[in-house]
Amino acid sequence: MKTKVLLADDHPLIAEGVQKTIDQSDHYEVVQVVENGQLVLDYMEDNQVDIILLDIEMPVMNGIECARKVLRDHPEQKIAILSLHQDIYTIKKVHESGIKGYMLKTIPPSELLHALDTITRGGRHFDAAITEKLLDGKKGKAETRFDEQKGLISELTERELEIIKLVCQGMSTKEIAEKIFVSFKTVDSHRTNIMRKLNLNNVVSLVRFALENDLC
Amino acid sequence: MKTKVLLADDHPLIAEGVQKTIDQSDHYEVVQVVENGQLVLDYMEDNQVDIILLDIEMPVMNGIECARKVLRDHPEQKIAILSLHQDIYTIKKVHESGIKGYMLKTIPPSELLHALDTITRGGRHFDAAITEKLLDGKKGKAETRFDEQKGLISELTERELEIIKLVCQGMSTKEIAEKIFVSFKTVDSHRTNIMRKLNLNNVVSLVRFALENDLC
DNA sequence: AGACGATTCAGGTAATTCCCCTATTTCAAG
DNA sequence: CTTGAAATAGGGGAATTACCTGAATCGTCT
Repeated sequence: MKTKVLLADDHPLIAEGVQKTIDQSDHYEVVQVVENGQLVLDYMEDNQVDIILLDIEMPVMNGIECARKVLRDHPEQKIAILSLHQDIYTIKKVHESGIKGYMLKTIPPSELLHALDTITRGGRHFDAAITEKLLDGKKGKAETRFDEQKGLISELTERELEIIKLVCQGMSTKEIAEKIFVSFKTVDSHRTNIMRKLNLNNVVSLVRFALENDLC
Repeated sequence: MKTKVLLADDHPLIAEGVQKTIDQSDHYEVVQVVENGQLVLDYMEDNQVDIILLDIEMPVMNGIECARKVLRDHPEQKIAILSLHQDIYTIKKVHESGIKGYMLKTIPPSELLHALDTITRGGRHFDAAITEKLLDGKKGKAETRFDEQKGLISELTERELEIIKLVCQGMSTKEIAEKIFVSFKTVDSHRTNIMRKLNLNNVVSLVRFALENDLC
């Protein structure tokens, strides 16, 4: 009796590779491959599997939304993400949705199988690259030269980082000024300087930059 | 020919348990057990091993300092930490010292062996509890008004969703208008309608709403 | 003492956002 | 055929953003 895996990925080539890896193992078998999150929900209505392996980017319904819905009906369902995304914002969303694993598609087959072992046993598994990313996102001064964005961030002053946080909360320049007890013009200057340092030209870019680099 | 492991731990009881686990495996053997970091350096002067497994808290010289010194003379040496510490500050220091793995002593034997596999192969392995810790250290989002938000989203038309995507990419109203071949005023109207439907009043809120609800 | 960076503030301007209104066309559903 | 939703487009105006130049203050480092 093998452990049943439901695989959801809209890229046939990748899905096939993953399926082959799993089917060749001793303890796992792919019982179904689907192309989007909605089909996972459909399948789960009439069937049950030991673990669901989800891609994030899929048409109709993405992996994270799908996981949330599955977990609402089956809170104990083991679900893992197998994706290419490795931005912090996505990782956080995955973590918050109660998913027990996050593997990148660059994972070696043997390690994928071991991750499945860990998760079916009730554990969690995160790709080392994810942890690496989280560590780099924090204010480490070591490897800044290799990443251009990291270099830009190091240009920012404490006050500027503070302003960025408040901007990301949706506050206007005036609101920020009142909040930190300085004049409108001071906050305005800070914003201009931030934009120049980060080579950005509107708030949206700033917010996305901040979210992706864990500045808020 | 088994893969050679050097084990450094000043607690004999723990060291013995780890040694037994490793020696019972097919591919690994502990060639030496030492009680502190200085003894690791001494051993490495005259010998070589495939991987060094270090405790952090040790007398004379701790694991992190030891790892730094070993890596100075042998930059390619595989080193992993096996510790009870899981505070973020320690984790960061370990990461910055170039160590390729961090496992907690609560790790199941099979997983420890697999971590050794990963690291000897040139990869990295971090305990899931470490990643969890890093994620929890960040501001957790409360997913409260989730269904309420879903209701608001269902009010949006296809065109409006399209506009949101483009806004989230940092495009201005004018740029969006040119991109989808409609007038500035049309896009402006859409934006106003979006804001009204979602009870928002600036782009930042819109972008955050969109990111949190997978609208882009 | 001087240099420098960080923070503060101001005047001014162009561009953009936000939001109120009206109005037309199209298209699908009742 | 009528109704209504959706997409289109415009006028107008208040608010905000983006960015420029210039300048005063304060602490730190040399």
